[in-house]
Amino acid sequence: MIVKPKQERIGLPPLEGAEQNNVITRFPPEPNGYPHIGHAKASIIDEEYAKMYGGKLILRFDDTNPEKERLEYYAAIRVGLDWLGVKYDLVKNTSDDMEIIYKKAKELIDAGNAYVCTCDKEAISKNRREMLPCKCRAGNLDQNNTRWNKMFDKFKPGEAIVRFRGDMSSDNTVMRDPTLLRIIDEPHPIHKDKYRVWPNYDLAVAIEDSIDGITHAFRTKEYELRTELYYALLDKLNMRKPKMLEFSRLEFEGMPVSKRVLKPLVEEGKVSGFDDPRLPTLEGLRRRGIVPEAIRKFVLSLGFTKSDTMPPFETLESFNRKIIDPKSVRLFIVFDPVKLTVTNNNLTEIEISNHPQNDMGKRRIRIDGNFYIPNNDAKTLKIGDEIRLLELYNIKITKIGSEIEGEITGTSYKPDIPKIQWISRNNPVNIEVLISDVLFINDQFNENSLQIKQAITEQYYLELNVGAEIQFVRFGYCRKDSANQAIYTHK
RNA sequence: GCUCCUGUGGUGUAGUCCGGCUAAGCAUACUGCCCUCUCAAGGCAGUGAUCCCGGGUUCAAAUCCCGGCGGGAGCACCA
Repeated sequence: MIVKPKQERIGLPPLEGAEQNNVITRFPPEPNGYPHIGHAKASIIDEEYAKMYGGKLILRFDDTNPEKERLEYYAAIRVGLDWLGVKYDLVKNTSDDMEIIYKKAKELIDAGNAYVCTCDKEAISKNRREMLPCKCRAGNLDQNNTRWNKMFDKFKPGEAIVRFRGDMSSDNTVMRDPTLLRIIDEPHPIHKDKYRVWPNYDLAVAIEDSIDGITHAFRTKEYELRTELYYALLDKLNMRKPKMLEFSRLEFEGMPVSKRVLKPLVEEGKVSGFDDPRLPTLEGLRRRGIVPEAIRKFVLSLGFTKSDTMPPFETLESFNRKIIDPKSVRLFIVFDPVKLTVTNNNLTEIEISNHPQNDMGKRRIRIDGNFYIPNNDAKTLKIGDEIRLLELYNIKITKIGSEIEGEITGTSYKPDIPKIQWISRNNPVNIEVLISDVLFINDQFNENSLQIKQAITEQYYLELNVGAEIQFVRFGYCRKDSANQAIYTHK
């Protein structure tokens, strides 16, 4: 008798039909925009599965629509993957296989599995709705071949398309003689004017996946209905069929990923660019201080499911916090500074550790008894209160007003009194802190999605590299974005 | 409208294929305690799910069957 191994699974579920050392996956982005969290999920899943079975990952640019694609995006996607740490074994472009695709298209036409349709868009769409064939569908092979050839020169864009001979009465509307190839005269970012008949997604993916040796192909759920077409095409072409699986797309509440939404925001200046820290683009997340390891852990924690969910950004933050905490320098920051004078100060310098547990060096701060403390803390103080200036000494408040005075009562740590961070008044560094909030609330642009707060911090800030993660004590984690700007990562 | 997919605590998931070992594990969020010169991290504990609903099969159902209901997606010469 076989005992069922029923136990907690770690990582992604096993792949159906996967053999060790014989798995090939692919990540097929269209180079039509900057990579975002959705690309991260897809590429990480693709890579993890390849890794899990000792297989390979192919990065394939699905560049079959010259109207939308641009050279800079090919590069941006590779930069994004590099940053994420997704390693691929091969890079290729679908557009490099145009001759193969033409050959396959011709094969479909010759076998009567595809035909050239010259009906106008409205008629086609009407026929689809009404499940009716058009007269082009009945055309003989000669007609189709003549028209096919004319697509390369005589026809204008929109005048003729190649359609799959599917099933006009299928419940699955995708199967009602879908478009396979169309004419686009826009120059291609790589091939310029070399081609003008371009395959659409369904044809390109099916052929490419098959010839690339892909064993397991993954895509997001909204393509689900196209899987029937995918297999039908490969069937008619007598080509090897990869296993196609779908997963739910990843998006955060209030942080849309679609170019349709994001592009206008950039153009109208509502966000600073595609690297705005409020955006779920990889560049945005990076600037915000989210690290790649956190994204990977987060993506894997979501599992491989088809349920429609909006995972909370907080979960990503939690993974991130655990990763950056051990490497974040601790610094003091003061918002809304109030002057505090310690009348009997006797120190000229203090040395403070940059991290409570790990050895990240120490910094020296000059002291002269004149400080700034946060107004938030200052306004709670009363004469006679005892507080501790963190890492320094304890003081008793002797005067309250627009400025505060106090005197030292001791230097030993007292657990029960309030502890407040401070900045020495002799050399403060002015910075602004960018704090992101969700971009959209109930589909409305959140005009307050970016808060810019003025603050002062320590001289040591200037010594840190751009990109450094800092934990401003009692405030939160921030990433140094420039000499005078930090971006709030999370609490 | 039609078709497909989906439905486990506030949230994200594991378990569902092959019914019992789990009246449901983990993470996140929240609460409390410990630790700590931070409101962080770490340690411990706790709150929180009749596994969408209703039937059925069975000694036994989150898991199988039937019927509802909720949510999402597709219906492009975009991917």
